[in-house]
Amino acid sequence: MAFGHQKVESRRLLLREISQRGPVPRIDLAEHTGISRATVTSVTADLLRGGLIEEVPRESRADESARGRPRVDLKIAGAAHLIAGLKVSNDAMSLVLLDFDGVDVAHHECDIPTGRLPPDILAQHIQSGLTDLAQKAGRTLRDISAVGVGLAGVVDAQHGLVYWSPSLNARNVPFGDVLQDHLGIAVYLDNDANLVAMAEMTFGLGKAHSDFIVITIESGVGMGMVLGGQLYRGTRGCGAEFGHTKVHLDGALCRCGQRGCLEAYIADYALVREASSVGGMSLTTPTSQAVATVLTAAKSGDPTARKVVDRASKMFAMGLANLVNIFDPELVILAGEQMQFDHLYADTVIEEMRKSIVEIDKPAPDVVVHKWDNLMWARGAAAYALEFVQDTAVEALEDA
Amino acid sequence: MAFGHQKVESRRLLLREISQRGPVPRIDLAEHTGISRATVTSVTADLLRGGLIEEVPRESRADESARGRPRVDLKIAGAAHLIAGLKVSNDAMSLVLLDFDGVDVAHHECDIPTGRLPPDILAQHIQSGLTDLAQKAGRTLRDISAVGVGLAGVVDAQHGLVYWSPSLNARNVPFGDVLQDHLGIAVYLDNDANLVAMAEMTFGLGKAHSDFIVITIESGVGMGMVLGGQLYRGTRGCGAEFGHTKVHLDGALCRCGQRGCLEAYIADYALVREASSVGGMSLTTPTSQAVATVLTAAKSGDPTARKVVDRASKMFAMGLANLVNIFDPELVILAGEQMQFDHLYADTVIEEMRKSIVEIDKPAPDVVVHKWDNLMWARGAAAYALEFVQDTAVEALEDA
DNA sequence: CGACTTAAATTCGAAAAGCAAATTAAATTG
DNA sequence: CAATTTAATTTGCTTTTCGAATTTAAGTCG
Repeated sequence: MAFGHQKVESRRLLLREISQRGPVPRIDLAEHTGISRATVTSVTADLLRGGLIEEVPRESRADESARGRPRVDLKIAGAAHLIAGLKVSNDAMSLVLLDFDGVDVAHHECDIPTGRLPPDILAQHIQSGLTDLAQKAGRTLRDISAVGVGLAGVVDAQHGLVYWSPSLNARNVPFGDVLQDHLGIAVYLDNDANLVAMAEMTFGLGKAHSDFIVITIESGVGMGMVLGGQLYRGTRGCGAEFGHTKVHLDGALCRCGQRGCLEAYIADYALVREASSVGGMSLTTPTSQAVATVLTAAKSGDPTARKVVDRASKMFAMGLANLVNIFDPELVILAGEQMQFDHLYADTVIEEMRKSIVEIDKPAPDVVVHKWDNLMWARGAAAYALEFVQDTAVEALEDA
Repeated sequence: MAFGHQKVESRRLLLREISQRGPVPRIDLAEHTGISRATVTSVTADLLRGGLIEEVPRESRADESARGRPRVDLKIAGAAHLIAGLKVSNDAMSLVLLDFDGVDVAHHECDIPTGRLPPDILAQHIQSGLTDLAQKAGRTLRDISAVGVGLAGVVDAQHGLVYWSPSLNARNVPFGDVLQDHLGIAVYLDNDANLVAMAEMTFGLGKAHSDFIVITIESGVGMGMVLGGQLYRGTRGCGAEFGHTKVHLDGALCRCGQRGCLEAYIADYALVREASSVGGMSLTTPTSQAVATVLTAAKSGDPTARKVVDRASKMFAMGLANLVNIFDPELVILAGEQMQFDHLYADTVIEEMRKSIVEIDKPAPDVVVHKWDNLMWARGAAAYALEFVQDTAVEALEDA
């Protein structure tokens, strides 16, 4: 597109390549990018000079001839920058600090007041969380180059605008700007559902794939899409509302106010509601405990609980099949932290789903379950910010 | 990406720009692409010399000062190439011949034997159709630079491989190669559902949008997606099976053998089946007539017919809402040739759909109905081939 | 152990591509 | 018809990249 910045462009390209392929020798960079060896040498020299990458000795491999001048691996210089990622949930915040190479440096969790908060109050909590996080790594807030923030709700990532979030007491808040002014650090805001996809793409199972879908189930149902190697966000910043996909005409009531949403069948509150109201089970108040009760009962053969859980499984399989029919991805990742929903991740669901997709003489997409800890959300947020820091760093490189 | 071809790259970029923006003066090209005026002059000189574009006098406009040296518009030179597009249906073939500027030069329709044909027989029919088409324009088959072919079924466009098609009596046919060998012309194969999206993107309502969805209803339900300005095809060449999206658990039987597919509620055969079996209407044999009967009855208030049609509408609205919830597109185009399905394109359906999407403080996507003639499929096929011809032509340009 | 082989990385001169500034071209205006 | 305005082109220069030759850092062999 814009010419006149060619050098920046090739620097960016090579930095990306190094970042994605981990330690890689120059000759492979030339091979993969189509840039000549001479140019690779000169551009990587710039990146080395700027401290963005570093040389590491390459351990010998069986499949490589040991003769000739040995290859020298290049990798991202971890020490170049610090990037924080954080996810705000209902009553807590989890934070992670990564180095420029994506390696965990520190992590931190802290409680925040439950419910909707005024934007500047939330910003203050985030600031204190980040300060603590930095301290754990023996650094200060000022050492952090950028912060990625994941928020539930409807978020326009491009403009840092929060249309609506369960964490904020106002609508249409330019929370990205608010936070940036507050912290004095570059802030990149995103919907938390996208973070999962981001984390899988950068660190997880999606690394090797260019088209995949990530589904998460916790109290709601989240989804992220990577299409053509890029996170797809939709045009209004509210794409991928998989949980509010309709699976039944005039069906069960969803907390979003509509009927027949997938979430209204498979989310925790839905299971509990159904088991108690229709099935007549008497359940304790906190939803998380009640869910456990229902699931345990189902496993031990209680017919009422079984019915509820079975239907949830079938609905989930149907929703999944619809996604696969529409996208035809290479891979579907079911990602979750608590395995209280493992019944939805079971082989029977996957089997059911496979039966509902259009058959052709090519294998159906892989469906894999990826259990992870709750820091993965924060890592996704950091990965999102990391991309921007990479670009900024490349642009800031001075010429020799 | 690949350097060492920079000149080709800027030629390609400018040719694309001219092709998309219609007649456009050099100064605007410089403005829009970020390429300097000097370079635009030199690159367009190459394109002119190669006969790919031409200068046309610019008519004066009210909003432009008439002073100074007048702008000279550049446009694609129509005469540079001929591109054919064709769509194979059950018992017929429609063909269109476009010039390099996308303008219709000739069109043609012909019958082919009904049902599944051996690949080489179908290739022969295509050859004869193309020969007739060329003749209508006073040209010969050899004058055609490339042919785009749309086939129903599951098609891997990239490899020209047909996994399965109702038009072929074999599976996994490399029909692209078969046809190319037969004709001696470059052949680009694609699924017919994608052609609709291609046509809308190149000639139709999608011109101004980068993310939209096109839905077609005839005997089946088709869908094409344009995401980020590009046709999205999925990874196995069978994405966008919107018609086999499930809208009801264990629902109506679809001709694909599964249950609860959207198609099983809204396609022509589904309406007729339901009206006759459940509703007790007695209907004549050809589906197309029977559909008309049902729809007419519904309009004149027949309660049975009404029920059938109403449910179809609701199911369609639900399927549409699911798409919007997942993709969050700018625009949804309902494209159709026969308006026998206009009840599904009615305002009530659109209204119903709007109620089922997640609400945020931004307007819902536009939903528009685009009626078109059956040549539009063939035009989409030609548009697909046209892109390749453009690229090939640019690469073939010799240096001064 | 030193000459030879192999393969990666670097250097160097040349070529390509693009740009800014200056110039030319083609129109209107007064 | 001279002045003005704006588009397009030309010119000379800079930046960027590449190919080929060279250097470097190993292993191998006699």
